[in-house]
Amino acid sequence: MAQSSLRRRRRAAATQEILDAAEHHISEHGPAALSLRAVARGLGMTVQALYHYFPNRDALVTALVTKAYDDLADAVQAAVDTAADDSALPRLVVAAEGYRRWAIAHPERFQLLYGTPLRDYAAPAEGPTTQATRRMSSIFERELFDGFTAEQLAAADTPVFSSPLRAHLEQLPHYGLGYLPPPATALLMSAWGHLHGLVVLEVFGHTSFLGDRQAEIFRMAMRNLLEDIHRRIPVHLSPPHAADQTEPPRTAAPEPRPRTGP
Amino acid sequence: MAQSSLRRRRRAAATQEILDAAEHHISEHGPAALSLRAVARGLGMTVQALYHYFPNRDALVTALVTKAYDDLADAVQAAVDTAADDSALPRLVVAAEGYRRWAIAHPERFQLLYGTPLRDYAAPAEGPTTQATRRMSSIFERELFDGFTAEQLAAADTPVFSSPLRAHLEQLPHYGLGYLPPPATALLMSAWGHLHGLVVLEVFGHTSFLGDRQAEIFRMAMRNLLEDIHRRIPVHLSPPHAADQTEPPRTAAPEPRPRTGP
DNA sequence: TGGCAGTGTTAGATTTTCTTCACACCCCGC
DNA sequence: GCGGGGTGTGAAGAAAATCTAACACTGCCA
Repeated sequence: MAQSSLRRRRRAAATQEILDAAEHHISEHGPAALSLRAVARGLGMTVQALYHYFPNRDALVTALVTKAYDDLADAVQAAVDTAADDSALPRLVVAAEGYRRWAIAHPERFQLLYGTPLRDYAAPAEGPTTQATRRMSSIFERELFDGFTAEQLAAADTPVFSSPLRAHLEQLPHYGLGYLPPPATALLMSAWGHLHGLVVLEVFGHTSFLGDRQAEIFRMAMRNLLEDIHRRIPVHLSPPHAADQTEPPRTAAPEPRPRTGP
Repeated sequence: MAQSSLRRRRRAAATQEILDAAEHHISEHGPAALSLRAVARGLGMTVQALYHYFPNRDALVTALVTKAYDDLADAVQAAVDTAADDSALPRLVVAAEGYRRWAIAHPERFQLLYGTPLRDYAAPAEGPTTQATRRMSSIFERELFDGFTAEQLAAADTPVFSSPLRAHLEQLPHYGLGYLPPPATALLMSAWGHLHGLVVLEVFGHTSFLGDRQAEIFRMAMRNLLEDIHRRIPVHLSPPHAADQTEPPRTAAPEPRPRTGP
């Protein structure tokens, strides 16, 4: 069964080498320029050899996309992990900056994920790509809402939802901290859009006039985002009297968090 | 000079026809698939004829990009104009929804603007594209900050700026309502990112699991955005005592606004 | 009215891509 | 040690792209 003899290992190594070469090529010429021939050239091989590892171009692209999603999620996770005790910055901001940093460090791969879909390439609908996305989204979900109860989240101050929307959000599958009330789900989506939008604009060069200051603006936006969302979550439930309060309850104790791995 | 004889008119018509065909093709096969041959095929002409109108493919792309930026800005402007008196929805939300609606109505052209930059195509740095962007940005700027004085905006409640950032934002050219204090500029960028991010995620299919409800979530996010930003702007200046106030001062009178055209 | 510029066609040179087929080499397991 | 499958090369088919060159028709303008 596990016939991982030299042959098997060599194959794995070769596959890895091909993926590396493909990533390298993508990093230099963009995702749209990805072609099997180019990858083969970069490896000093002929095109046909690659067909022994990937049945066609789409399969290679799929592998690259999957890996990119995973790497991005890993980067966010790593950011949160390393700065676990640095309480100067809220962990959500740290996670967001991890997202941004990865995107800036790998702009072409980020394009591969969130740019124009590749010509004649349709991502496999329910593949492992969604898995990495869920992983990442549960990180943000946790850092955004940890310390609040479901009741508090359900009472978040948002415009009134239509009942179809409420129903729809209710029945979505939950991947993060168990159940997430509709208002919290909506706020999470809003936050993701905010975060993502700033990164996309920067990586795609639409805010280049801001130069280096983008990092600072991004941090400001994320701090405000966190503050604004927390401000919408009631501190106490029973008494509707909620005085405006700058600092929402932050869980100081590093409580055990749900496992995030696959 | 104005030798707009039949020849001139025919040329203009033909050029327009080419652009239309190109847009049509882009709308069906995406920006990446744009080729002179394809456009020519759509027109029932041969490729070479197009070279009499556009020196090369990039020139055609540039024209399309420019037009798309203009159309987007027009759509936002139109949205604001039509719903000028419908006070049910803040005008900023109306503008944002105009942005979103255009993007959804023309996803491929939106990709052309904000997706992966096209292969081997570099947008002309300081062309008319930036002009349309400025037009649009000044709309959002107005709807976001109209009714506040520069002093109020300068005192907006944001994390402390580093002096380089402050200096940088100070010296940026101002296109909208004259001078915009650094905190307001930063908030505007943040808002643009928020708006854009939600639209990008939706148009590129990353939030398809929300289905039709995205419109409602988007509206909620934009309402909150406006509220949150206004909450950061002090109502009165001299007395630091600022009670929390749900509704910031809104200019009821349709005051004359600065010209937004070229 | 005569020539020139604009507009279109046909031909062709050149490049790049994906993919399949047939053949050669060599490691691995039996 | 022997055979088969994994791994590579070479050749070739089929399609598409950009762009140049040479040539014909036609309306415009002097």
